[in-house]
Amino acid sequence: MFQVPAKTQYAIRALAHLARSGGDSAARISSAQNISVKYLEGILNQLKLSGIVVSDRGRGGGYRLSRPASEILMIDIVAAMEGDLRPVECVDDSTVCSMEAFCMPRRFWLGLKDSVEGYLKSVNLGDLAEEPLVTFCGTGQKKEHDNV
Amino acid sequence: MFQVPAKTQYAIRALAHLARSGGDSAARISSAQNISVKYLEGILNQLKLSGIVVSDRGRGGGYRLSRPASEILMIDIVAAMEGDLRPVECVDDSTVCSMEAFCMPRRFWLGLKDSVEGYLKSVNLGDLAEEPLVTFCGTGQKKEHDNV
DNA sequence: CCATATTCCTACTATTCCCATAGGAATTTA
DNA sequence: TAAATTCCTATGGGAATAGTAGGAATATGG
Ligand code: FES
Ligand code: FES
Repeated sequence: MFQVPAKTQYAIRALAHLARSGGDSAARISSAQNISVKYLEGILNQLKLSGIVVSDRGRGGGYRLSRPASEILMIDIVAAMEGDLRPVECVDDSTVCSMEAFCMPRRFWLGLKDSVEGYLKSVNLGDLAEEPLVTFCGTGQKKEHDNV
Repeated sequence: MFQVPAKTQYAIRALAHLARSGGDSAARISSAQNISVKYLEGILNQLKLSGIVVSDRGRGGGYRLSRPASEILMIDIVAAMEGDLRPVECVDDSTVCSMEAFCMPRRFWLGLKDSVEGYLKSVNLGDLAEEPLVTFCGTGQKKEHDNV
């Protein structure tokens, strides 16, 4: 139930890179973090639409965080990439059923959702960016470093 | 990152049914819970291999819980259907990388995993089975009841 | 002893989602 | 005006998910 998509992992690594570099182009993030350029472009665009990064087009342009890394919660990043957490349909779609408060399974899933959300709200991008990270962390590619 | 597969939802509903009925055949669970019989058979078999239910073959046979519902934790069910929780590869596969303690992203994912596991260990099947549940809960099918 | 109910096993299919790749248009600046 | 860059859209391969299908093995009740 709980595989984090590569896309989300890439987003986190790209943002950690931005947090430490203060801003960079897709091409440079791509080579520093070894993420496919074209794929990364789409990810950064998505992060931009969610207001997490801002971009400058044209020569000399690139991406920057829209606010301090400490103010970007991990849940913001996850939500930007995957939408709101929704373990099962009826948790956030009231048209699916009308049982709500009386349905035990729903309460169970809701509890799970709260638990995950609580954690994702308790960590921010600054927490990650301050520390060393392995370049390919989590994606099972190589084993090198990028400590800026 | 967090869609619960139909399979797992079916497993939970099937087990809640067993907890309340004290035992039943795949065919009857199927019609009570409106889950495809053949698909359900496979699910029940998987639950049997994990030791959550026991089965009797032949006429008059069927499935029963292997132990009291209160002793079956939700994490047991999830693990039976989906294997161990693993948000990212290197969380439980030490061959992926060697950074471990020093890698911040890894600590982050590990924390997420702990948070989810903690919750799934805090709820047991008895908690679910004691209360009303909507027949199609979570799967977005219909809106009926099954209060045994 | 045999018809029937049942689990158990294996193979197949359809659909959806994920992970990219590709090409180029639009924009900015040096 | 050339180069660097974001931005947009379309396509494809592969894996996972959800479900189907047929029948073998097994036990029971009559
Ligand atoms: S890549 Fe394995 S700990 Fe980060
Ligand atoms: S089916 Fe919606 S609350 Fe259970």
